[in-house]
This record gives sequence, C-alpha cells and structure tokens, in this order.
Amino acid sequence: MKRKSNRQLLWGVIVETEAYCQSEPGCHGFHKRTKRNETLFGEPGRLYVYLTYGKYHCVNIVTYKSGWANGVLLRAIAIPNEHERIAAGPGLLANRFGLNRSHDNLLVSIENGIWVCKGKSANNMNKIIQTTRIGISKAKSLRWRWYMKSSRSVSKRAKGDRCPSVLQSWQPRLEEGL
DNA sequence: ATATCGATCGGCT
DNA sequence: GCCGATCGATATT
Repeated sequence: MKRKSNRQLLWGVIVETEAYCQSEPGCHGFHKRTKRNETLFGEPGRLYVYLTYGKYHCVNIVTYKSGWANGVLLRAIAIPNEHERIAAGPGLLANRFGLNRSHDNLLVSIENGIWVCKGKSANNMNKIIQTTRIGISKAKSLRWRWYMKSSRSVSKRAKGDRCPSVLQSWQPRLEEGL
C-alpha cells in the first residue's frame, strides 16, 4: 500500500488481512445499514474506516458490489526502514498511515494519495498462512484471515506458527518516479 | 434513558 | 494470559 500526503510518500507491504462478508455475524453489515457502516454497503474500492474501542481506527477496503457489505480489513503492514511493529495491528496501521474517520468513503486511488499495487512480495516464495480471524466473538470458525508467514510485522501468529529469526524475505528499496 | 459491547493495544502478572 | 481505557453504536428498560 502506498500513501502520499504533504509530498511525503509512505509505503509498505500488506502482510495481514481479514475478510468480512454481510452474510456472517462477524461483519458490521450483518444486521443492518447504519450511519457508521454506510460505506461498507457502498461502492467497492473505497475505504471503510471506523473507530473501535473508543480510541483506535480500523481500515478496510470495500469489496464486491454496492448493496453488499463486504470488505477486507487491513491488519498489518511492514514498512521498510521503520520498526517492524510500527503497523503490526489494525489500530497501529491506521495510526501510522494517518487514517481516521475523515477518510471514510475515500476512493482508493493515486489521485487521492492512497493506493495499492502489486509488489515483489506477491510471489509464491512468500508462504501465506490462512487461519481464523482475531478479536471477534462471532463466526469464529471462519478461516478468513491471511498473513505472510515470513513477516515479523504480523499482529499475532496462529498457534504453532513460528516467527522466523531471519529478516523478511523482501528487501527494502526506494522507488523512483513517485 | 441507561446498559452493554466491541474487527485494539499497552501494561502488568 | 488478564485487564482497563474510552466512546460510538446498538440493545434494553
């Protein structure tokens, strides 16, 4: 994911996500449309940002089509040349990228200063673990959480998964032309 | 009108 | 591993 604000470019590798679908009770859109979750029911490709536990924000990207409350929660991002835990969790991620309720419903695009593109990490050399979602009390059996096994920036590892002692397999590199 | 509950995190045991 | 912070949304009276 990349973010450009005040002429500063901040980017990192999305290393952990969770999926939420209107048809399951873990989703904010499961019950009904409200002022808070309105964006989740809207156009795909937009940010759904909400306040959780009174102090943290969670950033989602709306998926599927309008009328369906489906989205992907961005849980962790590994940022080159920064502390590996700086965005190792939904609240930390939102904080580091400066995203809050004011960014709710923002279209993910270069023009808006926040976008996602495919990088070198997206190859089959990076093993992806699929497991159950974190911090929810409903629909706990759904295995709709994915994270990069080799990354030390994942919020929390699944039982039995070991964090590698070596650094991430991806190499920090500065990009040109942005 | 009042009570309960979080898609979390940091501190403490 | 457990607990409290903190407040908006939702449920209950």
